[in-house]
Amino acid sequence: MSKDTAIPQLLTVFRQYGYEGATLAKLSEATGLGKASLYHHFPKGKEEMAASVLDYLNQGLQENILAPLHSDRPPVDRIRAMNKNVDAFYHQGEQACLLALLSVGEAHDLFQSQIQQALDLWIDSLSQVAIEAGVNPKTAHQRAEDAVLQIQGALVLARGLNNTAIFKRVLKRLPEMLLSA
Amino acid sequence: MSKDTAIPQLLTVFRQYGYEGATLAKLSEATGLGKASLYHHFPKGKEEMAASVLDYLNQGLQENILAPLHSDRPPVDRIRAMNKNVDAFYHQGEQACLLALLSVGEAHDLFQSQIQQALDLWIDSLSQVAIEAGVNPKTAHQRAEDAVLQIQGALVLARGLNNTAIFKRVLKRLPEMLLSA
DNA sequence: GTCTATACACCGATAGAC
DNA sequence: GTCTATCGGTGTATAGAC
Repeated sequence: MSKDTAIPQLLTVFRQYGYEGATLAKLSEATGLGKASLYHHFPKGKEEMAASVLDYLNQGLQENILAPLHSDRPPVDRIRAMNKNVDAFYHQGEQACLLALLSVGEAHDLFQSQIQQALDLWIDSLSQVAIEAGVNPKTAHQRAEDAVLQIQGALVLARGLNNTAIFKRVLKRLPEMLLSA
Repeated sequence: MSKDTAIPQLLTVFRQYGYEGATLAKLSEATGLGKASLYHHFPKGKEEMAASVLDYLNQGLQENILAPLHSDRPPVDRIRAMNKNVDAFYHQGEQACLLALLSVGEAHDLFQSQIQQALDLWIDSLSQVAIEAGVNPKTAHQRAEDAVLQIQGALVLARGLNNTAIFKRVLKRLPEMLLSA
């Protein structure tokens, strides 16, 4: 069990329990590493684990979400490609967004800049696609904010209503919502 | 300091720190009551405090959000009346939604039915207004889900981006979004 | 009904053997 | 690099005086 293989498993714990709820016992069990071993890989402890998970997440955002948006295919295809990966990443709406969870409580102060940066990147990339599809820049930016907003809202409602249908509906209408004239 | 006056202050702690992050020390400080006094009012401890806060919240939902929706004024005025109270309740987007926070981790298992019930009530009331405005029932229900979804998403983004402008924009367009032909 | 004092488990974190 | 054992601190929860 190396550091790189541990991080995805740390992620699953953080996004199920949040920052305060993700205890070292849970993190240890999920990774199969003892607490002391976790401290070998992450000397600053839980805070460093969460920061590393956020870095890993940011990398996944770049590769699976943003890269498809910057391809040379038609705008609608790029949004669809993103959708496919978003759907997979959030497990069809069953899994929460770590960026939202780490905006709460003590974690908010620790990770706000990382979170803001990730959200801004996502919004800017979406906005760029809409602009290339002929939407005027100001409208494009608002639509891009709206797209991320609706994904986040859908994840909240999916958990609160115990029903992922809303998440699927949101993804389905994203291309039209972002690109329509 | 009675039980009823303590609950609003417990609410502020829970919705700032979440369930696991809301420690008895914080709850004690916020209410001005010692831990033992909190246990006098809430014998089952933190879980009962959160449940009572949820009940209080549900009552506020009924009085400040749902009641205006069921008035005999024109539909657009009812939505506007709701907006005004939603804006105040979430402090113009600065404060998180407890229903969303308690959908995470251990709290999810404890409070899911209360949360689902509150969200369903809100959605149904919004849907009813749209139906009375002439929107067909199926569309009305989807728009009502969308309205709550966008409020929740806006709250997530407001914290993540440290910017409440999005929340204000969402509220502003709600009447049109819900009621347009 | 509120307090001080305390019980006991678990928290994050570390020491040190291997 | 992983483990067992343990530290000090804090978590939830209680006892009992006032």
